[in-house]
Parts: sequence; C-alpha cells; structure tokens
Amino acid sequence: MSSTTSTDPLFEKAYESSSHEDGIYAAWEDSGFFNPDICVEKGVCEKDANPFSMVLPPPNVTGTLHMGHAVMLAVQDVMTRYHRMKGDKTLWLPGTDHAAIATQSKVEKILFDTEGKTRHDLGRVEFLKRVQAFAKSSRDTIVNQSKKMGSSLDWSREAFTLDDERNFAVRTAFKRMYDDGLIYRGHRIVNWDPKMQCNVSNVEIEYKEEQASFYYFQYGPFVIGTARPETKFSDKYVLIHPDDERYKEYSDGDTFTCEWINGPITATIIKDEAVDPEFGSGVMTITPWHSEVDFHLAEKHNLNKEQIIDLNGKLLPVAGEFAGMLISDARKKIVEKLNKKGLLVRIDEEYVHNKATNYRGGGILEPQIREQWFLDVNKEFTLTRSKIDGIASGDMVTLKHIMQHVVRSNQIEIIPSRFTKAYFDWVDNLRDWCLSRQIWYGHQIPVWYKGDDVYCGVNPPKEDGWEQDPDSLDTWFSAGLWTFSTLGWPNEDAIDLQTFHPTNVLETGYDILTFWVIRMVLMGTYHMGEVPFKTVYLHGLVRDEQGRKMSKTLGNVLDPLDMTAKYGTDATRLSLLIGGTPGNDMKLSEAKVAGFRNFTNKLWNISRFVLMNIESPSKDVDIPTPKTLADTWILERLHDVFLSVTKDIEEYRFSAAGETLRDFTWNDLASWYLEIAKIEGNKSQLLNFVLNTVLTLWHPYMPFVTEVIWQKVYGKDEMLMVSKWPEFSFSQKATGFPLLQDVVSGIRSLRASYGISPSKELRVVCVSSDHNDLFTNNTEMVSTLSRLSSFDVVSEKGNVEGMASFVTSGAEVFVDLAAAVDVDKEKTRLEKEISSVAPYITSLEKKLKNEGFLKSAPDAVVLQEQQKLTDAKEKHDKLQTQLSSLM
RNA sequence: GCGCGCCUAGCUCAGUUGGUUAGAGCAUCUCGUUUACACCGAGAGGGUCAGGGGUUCGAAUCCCUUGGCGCGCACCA
Repeated sequence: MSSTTSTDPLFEKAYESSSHEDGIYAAWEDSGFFNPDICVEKGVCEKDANPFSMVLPPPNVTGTLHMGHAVMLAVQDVMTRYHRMKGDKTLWLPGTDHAAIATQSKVEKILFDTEGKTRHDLGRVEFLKRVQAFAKSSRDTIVNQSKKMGSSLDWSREAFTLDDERNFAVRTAFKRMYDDGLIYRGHRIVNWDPKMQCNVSNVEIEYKEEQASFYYFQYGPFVIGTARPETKFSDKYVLIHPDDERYKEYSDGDTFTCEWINGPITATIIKDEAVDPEFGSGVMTITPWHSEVDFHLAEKHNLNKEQIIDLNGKLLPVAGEFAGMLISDARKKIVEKLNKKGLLVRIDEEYVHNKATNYRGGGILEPQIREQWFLDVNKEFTLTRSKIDGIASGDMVTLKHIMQHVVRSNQIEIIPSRFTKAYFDWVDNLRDWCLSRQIWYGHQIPVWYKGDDVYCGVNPPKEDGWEQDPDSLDTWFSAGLWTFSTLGWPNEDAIDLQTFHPTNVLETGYDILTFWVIRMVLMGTYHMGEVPFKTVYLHGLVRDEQGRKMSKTLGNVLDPLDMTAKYGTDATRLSLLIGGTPGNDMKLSEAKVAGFRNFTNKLWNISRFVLMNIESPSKDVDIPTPKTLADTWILERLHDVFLSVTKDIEEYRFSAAGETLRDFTWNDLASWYLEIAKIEGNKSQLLNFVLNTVLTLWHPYMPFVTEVIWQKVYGKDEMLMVSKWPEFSFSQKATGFPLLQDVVSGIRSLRASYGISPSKELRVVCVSSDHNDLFTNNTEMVSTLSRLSSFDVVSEKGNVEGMASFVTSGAEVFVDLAAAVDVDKEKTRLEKEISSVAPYITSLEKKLKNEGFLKSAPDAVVLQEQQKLTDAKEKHDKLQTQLSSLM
C-alpha cells in the first residue's frame, strides 16, 4: 500500500486510480469547462477562437456500454481535449439514440419474460410508457459510464433522438422532403419481419448461412428448382433464358397446362436474361409477392402478383388444404403431397443459401408487398440553398448525386481512405429508402388522412376528423439529422448552429458507415445545404485475444468498467488508443491493459521524483537555458516529441503519437535524463519545464493521472484540462550525446556478458581523437552511469593489455575486467562483431560502385551511404586491431 | 461472383511519399549496485517481412500471381 512520508510530494508510492478518478471528473464538471460558452466566459478561449465541434455517435438506449463505445469515447476525447487545450472553441456533444426497433424489441422481450405479456396486452400508450422508462434508465447508465471513461462531453447540450426538440426537427425535415416530392407512399416489396410485425430496410438485414433442402419438381414439361415450395401455389409463369439451347423449342408467351399442388394450372413461358441457365435446371417459376427479384421481373413483364403468405408467416387460402399453416410446418407436407403425385424429381440436401434475418431480434424476413413511405434518392429537385462547392443554390440535383459529389470532391474526407470505396459502392447502388416502420416506439409519421385526403405537416391539421398515420419512422431518419438537430435546427439563426456546423470530425466505427454516416450526408446536405462534417474518421472493432467478436454468449466480453476499476481509466484508454491503426480491428487482452497500468504508475513516479528536485514548482515556468549537454539533449528531444505528437494528433495518428510519448517518457526521460539529473543536480527549472510539458502532452490520453498530479502540485484552482497546449521553440543540438549513450551501453553490455557484478567498479580507457572534449567534460556522468572507478580519456591507446574492448563511432573503449577477461571469449566476441560488419561493408561498397545508384539516387542518399561506409570501415579496422592484439 | 483488408520476432502490432544492418510493447533468458518506481533497473536472444515472379540503382513498401485468414456487397428460382 502507499507510504506517506513528508518528503513524498504526492504521498502515494503507487498511483491508485480508483481513489482519484471520480473526484477529478466531478471537478471538471463543476468547472463548466466542458461547455465552450463557459470557456469563452472565463477566458479559457477567445471569443472569436476557431470552433472545433464533434457529435458523439449516440449510443442506443438498449443497454450498457461495451469496449466499442470505450474506444470511441477515448479517441474522441483525445481530439476534444487536444483542441480545447489548443484554445479552440471546442464542443463535443453527447446524446443517446432511441434505436426504435432495437429498443422496442428489447422491452417486448423483457415484458414477455417477466410478465408473460405482449405489447398488445398493454396497448400503445401503456407500452410506450414502459419503453420510455426503460430508455431513461438505460440513458442514465450510459451517461455514468461515459463519465467514468473521462469523456469531456458538454452535458449541458445533451440530446436524445426522440426528445421534443428532435421530434420537431424530424417533423420539419419530413415535411420539407415531402413538399419537395422526395417522400412518397407506394406499394413496394419490403423486408417483412413476421415476428416483429414490422418491415426493415435493406441495411438492417443480416444474412445467415444455412444448409437447406433444394427441391426439383416436375412442372409440365420442365423441371423447376426451388428452396421454397410453400410459395409455389399460384406460380404460373415459367422463366427461361432466351439463349438456353435446351429449351429453344419454347417461345416467349407459350402457355401450357400441368398438374400442380392443388390441381391443374395454366402457365405462361417468359424468356428473360435474368435467368441463370447454370443454376438448378435453368428454369424457374416466380413469386412476385414474396421475392424482390421476382417483383421486379413481374413489373417488367407486367405479370400478376398474388400474395401467398400472410403477415404472420401463415399460408393464405390460395394454399387450399395448407391454408393457415406456418411456413415451417407446411413445407414438408407440400413436398410430401407433390411426391405422392409423382411430381418430386429429387432433393438436393447440400444446398447452402443465405437466410435473411432481422439484425435486430433475428426474425426470419419474408418479402411482402406493402404500402410504405419511401424517400426517393433518384428524383431531381431544386436544392434551394447550397454552400456546397460545385453545386449552386437553385441547381437541379438528386440526393444520390449530392452524396456522390461531396465525397468525390473531397469536401468530406474519409479516413482511412480505402473506405471511400465502400462509401461509393453503397451510394452508387442506393435504392429508395423505406422510411416507415410498423412499430410504436419512434417518431410517428407526420401525415394525416381523412377519406382520400392526405395531409403532411409539422403540426396536425386544425380541423377534426383527421387520423394520423400509425407508422413510425426508421430510427436512422432522426439519426441522420443529428449533426444539426442537436445544434438548434430548424431554427436557422441558432447560435450553436452558426458556430458549430458543419462539425469538424465524425468519429465512429467502420461498421456504421452505411447505416448512419451515409444518412447524415444525405440529410445534412439536403437540409443544411452543406456537409455535416469535414472528416470521417473510422476506428476498428475491438475483438478478444483470439480475434473473435466479443459477445455475451461466448463469454469473452471485456467490460470497460471492470478494466477501469482494476487498472484505471487512463490505462484502459491507452490500451485502446495505442497499438492499432484506423479502420483495423484490434485485439484486446487484459494483459495489455495491465501493461499500460504499469506505465501510468511510471509517469506517476517520474513526477514524484521530479518534484522532489524542484524548489518551488511553477505552472508557467519558461524554457530554461541548458547548462549541460544532457540538458540540451533532453530539451532537443522534448521539442522533437512535442512537434511530432502535435502533428500526429492533427493527422489522426493517435497510436503513433502515444507511442512517441511513451518512448520519450520511459526511455529518454526516465532511464537517461533523470539518472543524469541525479548526478548533475541543480535542475529545478529544467525539470519543472519538462514535467509541465510532459503532463500537458499526455493529458488528452491520460486525463486523470495527469490532472491529479497537476492539481496536487499547483493547487485545486489550477486545471490542466484547460491549460495551454505547449508552444515553444528550441533549436540547439546535443550532438555528442548519443555517443556518450553508446559508450555507457557498451560498457554495461560488456559487464553483463562477462557476468561482472553491477557493484564492481571498473577501470575504462576511452581512446578518441575527435571527441576528447566531449568525454572529458562528461567523465562523471559516464563513470556513474556505468559504475566506473576511472574513465581515462586518451588520444593514443597506451597499455591496454588484457582489457576487453569495443568500438563505437568516434571512440575505442577498453574495459579493464581485471582477471575476468577470457582471451578466447574476447576473441570470439570480436570476431562475431567483425563478421557482422564485414558483409555490411561489402554491400555498401557494391552499392557505391554501382553507376546506376550514383546516377539515379539523390545526392543526399549517396552522401549518406558514403558516410556509412567510412564509419563501418573505421569500426572494422579498429576491431581488427583489437583482435590481433589478443593473438 | 465482385470488392476491400490482413499475413512482419513466441504473442499483439508499428513501419507515412520505395533509400540505416527491419522496429516497439508483452513474453523468454541472465544479472540486480542505485530508496522516484519490483506496476522497477541493466543486459541478451529472437524475423528469408506468407510463397513465386516482375519493375527499379535500390522493395516489407509499387505491379502481377499463388496460397491462407477475415470482412463488405451481390446472388441465393
């Protein structure tokens, strides 16, 4: 446990995340600085500062947060905190999504499991109350979890896709699109879920592979193949490819009569190229009411359409004796009957096909023709007001065209760029969007009927006698408005809307590109006349150690809250931010989180040590003038790190920025510089400056531990979260420092390979002609770090007999291992060194003799290679000399 | 069927427009003087960059190809 001595400025020897995090988050919240207005008011950012805005992809109110949410929160919080510290007017806007079907089906399940009731038992009003209560409690959980992750979201602007403001936005949006003639009502084939009693859009289908029987039946002169005999009752069209030689005797339009399931039937032959002669028997019958492809074929050839299956998945009277049966029950019996009639030719049991299911709830989807509301994406209309480059106000456009245009013209950039292709694949093939859903939970369609009259309006018609359409809207309709419905729209004058729209970045998982991102582009460009965001950053999915999706049934779920409780939020965030690249899935293990917990503690202890060596810490300390080579070196490194971290964050390379920082913090700062500081002493100002800068750079990644340290040092009134991102310049170079590092490492390595105790002090002779001053000036540093009794710097090697040696660029180092030196071992060691340098020299020489290289390579590269060769040769010669002296 | 991605150290992954003898973390092995830290320190071993071909002075990186894995879309009578 922690020790508490008065000399420890931070009291605890090990950082204990759980005792700090809640208090720190509360302090952030109380400060109000998550809200950009307060930042302006309190002078944290300028009134006319650049805005930086981002909406949080609203989690569904169906449950709790998982690792996918955690990675999203971590990445977005890094951006938000970085921009806030940079002085931008920064808004990260939270909210939740009512997730219509998902939430309703979840509550229906709970209702049925606990009370054995259906929603119809409760009725619409009572049922919706239950859903709302569920959504409310789910929302509370989500908010608390988001806070636990340290998310600096502006809770004062929190929105819900189904609250009053968003409902008003939805009605307004629907009305505008209706008036533009883009929303229409019509009979189309939809994906009907008999279980949910609702249709779903194409993107909501989840295909599941299934092995099933594929039946071949005699159908007049033909053999037809089908996996679905139960739909075949009224099939009376036979389709054949026009070029199929096997059936060339038949012509388009020919009819014949044959025996079928419930007696004789008259069928018509249709020739169409849609038929694949290779599949099955090359002959097919069609069922326009229950197949999208068949529906379009029927439309094309103007064929009759007849419903066979009702909305509950039961057969209709057309099925005769099978009427009223469920599909699953009827199928076998129908096959049996056809078999008895001698019409069953054979059954292929190995048939594998994709079964369409509802990805929310898993019901098996049955295509049905229904009257629904659609959004026409191919219809031309006049875009009244446009701020989009390349599309002027008043231009005739289609929604699809705008969606293609804004990405093609780079007004929206997708990161990683390969997803641009997925975007176009989807947009180019976009079909009309079915907007209506036959569920209760959601935005009710703002359309009213009276007799044959239809009224669409933001508000109900004033007169009596109108009845509202009972259907609700696809949840993605309201989600599509999210970037602007959360900023005050449809009030065009809303200050938030004018300040923060378009948003800068939309950060989300790549799996949501087609569902949501595309809908926001559609809605944003149409309603706002501008892109909803300038950049789309897509992160990968979080998987388990074996690369499997995390799921409750597999029991491989890592709960972010378990991780934060055990290892701290900072460690959890780091494990999600470092070690992956955008758009690629990452495997997460508990060991990885634990590793970053260790780093969190390292930073904590670095700070503890540094603070013991600062006289009176100041948060505003200026960059000091370096007094030693090491000082120059650490400032040079710090400056490089600051530049590259800043650039990496700006360019969305979050992992790279984190790795650079970790490498600097652990290796350069802790392992080298702090050890030197112990020797050189008297570095108050420099250590103060380095500590401040390091804590600041780390803050977006590890907000808690950095803030805890900051406030312990500078008081509760100071807040790192709103301190300024570093801005300093440093142009000095610590040229010789890496050479000193090489010498120290070389001595340590020799010591280890000879098994000499670290406590044994050694005598070293350093032969250098060019770097005498460097070594002389740093004798104490080298001696202490390598544990030497003497470090003699000479330009000519004297008597070094019996000493082990190594070569580094610029110096030959001889280490007196006293009696420990084993001549044979030393020879072997040097020979091994030589044998690794020799082929290197050969390859460099070959390269430098190659005329093609000399002619084509840039001068800088050639010079670089020449230098390498010179160095390698020098090293080789010295090693050779050392070796021969042992002979 | 079309498209996309991946294959780099035992494991998890970096490697930006081609230009150090290909890197990191974890794991492994050896040794632990030094009170910031054993959630630590020092050192070490470990890779034909999936296979084959090509372009180039030069390829982990670009092109073609084969194989394995994953994903998306389409088909699914």
